[in-house]
Amino acid sequence: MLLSVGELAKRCGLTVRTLHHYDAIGLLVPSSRSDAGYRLYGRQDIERLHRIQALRRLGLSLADIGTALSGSDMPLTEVIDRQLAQIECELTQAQRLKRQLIALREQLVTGQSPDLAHWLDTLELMTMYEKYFSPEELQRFPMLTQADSQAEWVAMVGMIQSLVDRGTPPDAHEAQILALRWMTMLGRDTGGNADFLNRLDKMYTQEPALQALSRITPEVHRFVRRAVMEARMAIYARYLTPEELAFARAHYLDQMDDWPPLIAALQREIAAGTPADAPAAMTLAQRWLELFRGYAGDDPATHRRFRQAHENEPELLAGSFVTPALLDYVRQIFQAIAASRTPA
Amino acid sequence: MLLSVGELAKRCGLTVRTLHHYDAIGLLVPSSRSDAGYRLYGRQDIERLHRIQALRRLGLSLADIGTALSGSDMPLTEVIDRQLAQIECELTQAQRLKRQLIALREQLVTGQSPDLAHWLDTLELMTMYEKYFSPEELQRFPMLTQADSQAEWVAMVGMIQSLVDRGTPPDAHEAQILALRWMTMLGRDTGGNADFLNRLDKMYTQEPALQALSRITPEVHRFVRRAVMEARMAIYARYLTPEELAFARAHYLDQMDDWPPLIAALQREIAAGTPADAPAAMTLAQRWLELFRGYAGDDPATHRRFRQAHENEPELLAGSFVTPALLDYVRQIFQAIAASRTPA
DNA sequence: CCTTGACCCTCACGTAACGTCAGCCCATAA
DNA sequence: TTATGGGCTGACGTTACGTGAGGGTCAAGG
Repeated sequence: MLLSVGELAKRCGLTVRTLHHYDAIGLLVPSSRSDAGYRLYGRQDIERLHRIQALRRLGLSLADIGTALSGSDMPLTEVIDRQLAQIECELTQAQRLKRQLIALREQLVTGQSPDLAHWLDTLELMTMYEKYFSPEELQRFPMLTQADSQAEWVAMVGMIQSLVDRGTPPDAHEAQILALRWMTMLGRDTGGNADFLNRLDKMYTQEPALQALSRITPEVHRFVRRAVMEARMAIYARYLTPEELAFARAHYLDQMDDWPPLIAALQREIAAGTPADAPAAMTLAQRWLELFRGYAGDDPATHRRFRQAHENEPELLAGSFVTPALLDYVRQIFQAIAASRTPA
Repeated sequence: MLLSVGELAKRCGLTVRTLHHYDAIGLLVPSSRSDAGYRLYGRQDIERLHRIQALRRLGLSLADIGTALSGSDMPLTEVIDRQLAQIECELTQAQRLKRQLIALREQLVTGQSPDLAHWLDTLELMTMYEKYFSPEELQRFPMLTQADSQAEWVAMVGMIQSLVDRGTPPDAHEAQILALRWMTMLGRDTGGNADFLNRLDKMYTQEPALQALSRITPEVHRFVRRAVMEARMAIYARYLTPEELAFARAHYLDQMDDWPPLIAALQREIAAGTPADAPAAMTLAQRWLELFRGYAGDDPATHRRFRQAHENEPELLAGSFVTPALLDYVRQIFQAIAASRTPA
């Protein structure tokens, strides 16, 4: 019942070289040799090889198999759990990759971006997005996965750029219209999630290459900001005194970038079910007031006029990520603050 | 805008060594060097690196990335499809592994087989089964995945072995009972699929190690065969003449192993919806008759008595993988044969 | 001017699990 | 006797880097 390497290899579906290797590293040393030096494998050897193969199929390394079979009492559950964790990780990776590959092939097949360069750009974009957003988030992110949304953004950026090129001022009517559409698209494609918006911003500031890829230059970005401001100011103009309007216009941009983080924080509290009289909520409301005063000043009469404007002009919230529900929550907090002050 | 290796590495989340490597293999050669020989990466280099990273995330090898970026018009769809096929393969592999690991951990946790040796045996069994059965088939295979079924088989084999050890004759009543239970369990655990049974047989003959692992020695196997025969003969005895019974007993075992392949073939035809008058079906029926005549002889009167026995004793089909539906199909074929003969 | 610490350079070996020769030995059958 | 089909050892190749060794470079501080 002694087998030569070739015979054993054939019976076990391995190559001779593999058995040589196992011999060399001491994992499976044939128990005897012929006079001519041929390896001869006995029953024990074959049994050991079967176990080796079994453990190999679990993905264990040859070294691990060696220690496992050397009788060392390594806890089996640990080995299994380790392998399981490993495989779990590989599985999610592979699934991510598969989704991505399918999306890319989709792009190729639908005839979008037939040239290598543009295709690579898209790919690059995707990998960047993956650095900042989780797979689940990306799945709800139409900008990348859906070619039409992507095309829409390309067109939008192109239009803004052409406005900039032609020297159109940000307070031109068409600029305001476009900028508001920009913000609305942002709201739509982020699902109204201000946190997404923040991370998008972070990504754009941290990845210079992104600007080249998306054609969203800082210039374009600034233009949109200003045009959005002008659009809102045009509405406020119908409610404020010229002095108030001038003050607002002078300070609106200063803290414009501070709103999204605040809104995101409020969205988190709402999602968490934080009551309006919780300290965390109150702190946020304080911040809200602070930002508001930044361009509205401190006069309660002015504040009333701003409120009036917001009550009559829902368009002021277009693309601001502020929903009526969120406004309501903020109002509740202010009431809670007032209530807590009165008795004191 | 020139970056050193360290800076570029930090910005892209790579190691310096990796960039050195890319330089060495010509994948990303910095466009310039400082006087001291420091690598200096320019805008173009950074762009190229981004693309390299993007393609890497798709799982492409560095060599493939090199050719892809060298402007050679390698069809992109082909690359993607290749990667997709690859990942698909890996995915199924990983899923198989995961299932297996979970099953093994289950075994460990439920306290079954606390010792390494037995655990390895189980593992070995699993890998062997995997060589002969597809993953889907194994999922419907309780013998391995369910510890209770496995224990049942161990007990069963033990009981048969003890009968053999005690020298119990195969026609002993207890032997017949056990053997029939054996066959019934086989039918249950293979889902009544005769093809499974065939492959099990093939596996047991081709894998000597399996006999040691399962304790199903050829001796045990032969004993079960004979005991099953004796059980059936005991029933036939009530219907046949002593001469007929003696003839049947003398020849029954000869072709006992030829029935499962035939039954499997019939099951396939039934599943395929082959009509009873198809040539393929007729050939199988001829084979059926041939096997039947092997132990029943050629006398129509004897055949009638066999039929009588089968009509009155459904137990004759216990563990035979022959269902009433299959019998009905065979009967239809015989009618078709008779019909095709009469007009001729 | 010298040192210190952070970078940078090249060279070269190591990794895991074998594949693939090369050069030579052994066995068996025509 | 020789052709053919194993088998033996030794050694290099594969992938995508990690990890030093041994030695320059640069900016800042003493």
